[in-house]
Amino acid sequence: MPRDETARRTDGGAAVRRSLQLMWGGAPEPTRGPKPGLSVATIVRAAIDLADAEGLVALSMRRIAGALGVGAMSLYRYVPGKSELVDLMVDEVYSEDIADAEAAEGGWRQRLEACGRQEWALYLRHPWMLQIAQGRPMLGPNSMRSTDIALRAIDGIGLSEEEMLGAVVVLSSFVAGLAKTTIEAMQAADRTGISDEEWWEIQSEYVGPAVVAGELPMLTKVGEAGAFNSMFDHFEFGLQRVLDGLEVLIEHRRPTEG
Amino acid sequence: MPRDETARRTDGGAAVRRSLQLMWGGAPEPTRGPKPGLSVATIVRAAIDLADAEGLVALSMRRIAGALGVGAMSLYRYVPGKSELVDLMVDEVYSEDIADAEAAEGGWRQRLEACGRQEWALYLRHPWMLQIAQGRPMLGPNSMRSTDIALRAIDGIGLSEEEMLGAVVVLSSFVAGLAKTTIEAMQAADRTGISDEEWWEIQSEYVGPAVVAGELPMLTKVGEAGAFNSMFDHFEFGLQRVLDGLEVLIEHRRPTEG
DNA sequence: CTCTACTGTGTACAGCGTACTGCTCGAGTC
DNA sequence: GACTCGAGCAGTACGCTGTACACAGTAGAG
Repeated sequence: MPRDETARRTDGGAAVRRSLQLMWGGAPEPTRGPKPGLSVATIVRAAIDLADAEGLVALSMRRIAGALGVGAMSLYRYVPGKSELVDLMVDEVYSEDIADAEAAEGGWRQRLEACGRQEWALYLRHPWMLQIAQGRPMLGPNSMRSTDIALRAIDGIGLSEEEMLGAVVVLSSFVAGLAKTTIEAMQAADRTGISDEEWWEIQSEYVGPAVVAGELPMLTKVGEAGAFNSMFDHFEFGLQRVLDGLEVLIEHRRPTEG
Repeated sequence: MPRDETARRTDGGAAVRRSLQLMWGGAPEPTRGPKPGLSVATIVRAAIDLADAEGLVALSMRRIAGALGVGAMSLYRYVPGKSELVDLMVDEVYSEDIADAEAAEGGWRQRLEACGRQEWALYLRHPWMLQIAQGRPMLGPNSMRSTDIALRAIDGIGLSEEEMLGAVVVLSSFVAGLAKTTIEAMQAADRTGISDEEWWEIQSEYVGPAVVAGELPMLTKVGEAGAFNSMFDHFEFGLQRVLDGLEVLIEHRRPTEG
């Protein structure tokens, strides 16, 4: 991707426009020439399947084209480049849960909690989502709808627009942040072929001296209590803490403003 | 990196051992042969500087070697591979704030808040930290010390070991998650050469119809209130909400156990 | 001195994204 | 029906990547 950056810097937003056009479906379809054998949707689907199955590192234009039985360059008839394709993949993935999210019921906490859980499940289904260095927040229809639904959950309970947005941001930041480390830890075993037991054994070989020297008192204490290997669910714990934190604000607002 | 995955899968943890050895300083220094002109620390420093200045995409072994005035392959005399070098970079970065973190004073909330702020500043200083797909949680001395300090902030206030770990995890997950999107948004303007105003103008060109159709009621409402362009600090807001959430738990524990 | 462990480098390979070129197909126009 | 020309598709090539491998030069150990 040598020319990627310079190209992007000089094209004055043309690539951005093309991306948005593809996501929002504003592309005029041609009348002349042979019928296209592929479609943007087919390519995006194949790319998602490949990324799900083999990870982001395996996602190359040649591999995608191979899975579709065409040459690598054929993809460029449908998509401007790989980075735009990734934008499309991301927005497509967000569409998966929209129906469920729309159907959520209950109070603000219950509905926001459902949003958090859905986002969490989404990341577990598509781990590559967290590895992509998006570089820019390309807002497609599905990701925007998803955000809209989350905002709807906490509308009308006394929060300002800024606070509502902040609430959604803090929740999804937590979910994304935890998902990233969790998924990386899960994938570690597969990639290295080292089990968790072997892993900690090797680690302790080197960490040991520092522990003995008393330089890591809390990690030692927490480790000896078995907190690293327990079934404690960090997602559930954190989710409730974040919601508790929002509840404090909401309860504080209610009597004065709402 | 064609052989990266397979190599990792077959070496049975040798690469992991080498990484740990480098981080924890357990490598025996050789006596024979010419004195090494470089050192691991020099290489790591150069790599961090390069990544800070030009981003992760520019971080190639050839570029690092060039900055040090040596051939690309010379680096492999000090470091097993690029991924191990990145591990070292990460741990080195964690060392920057340890002195300050050790010095923090006050109650649990004040000290934990300081940890969150430091991590936030760290990500802003080294944006590439969030783009690396670590693949496995390589625990170096500095990252472990950093975690230890954070745990110390909430020790002895009635939380179980698991809850203490959970508290640190939820805070740093939030910080990392928000930092990732924030940094990406900041870098977007540089990379694309499109200002925020132009950006929203282009976006609204396509999003507009959906807004008019009433499909995004909340985003419309929030946008019209100016919440997207305001000076509202999502980090400060979220930080307080997370700490509030933890406080709820701690206050609830105190009378019964602490 | 020789031996040998060690540093540093050049070359080579497989793979990447994609610019460019050319071939072939087929609907629109006459 | 013939011609035109936009459009789909593929091949080649370029510059980039990480790094395996072979080899040259150096300096402490014996």
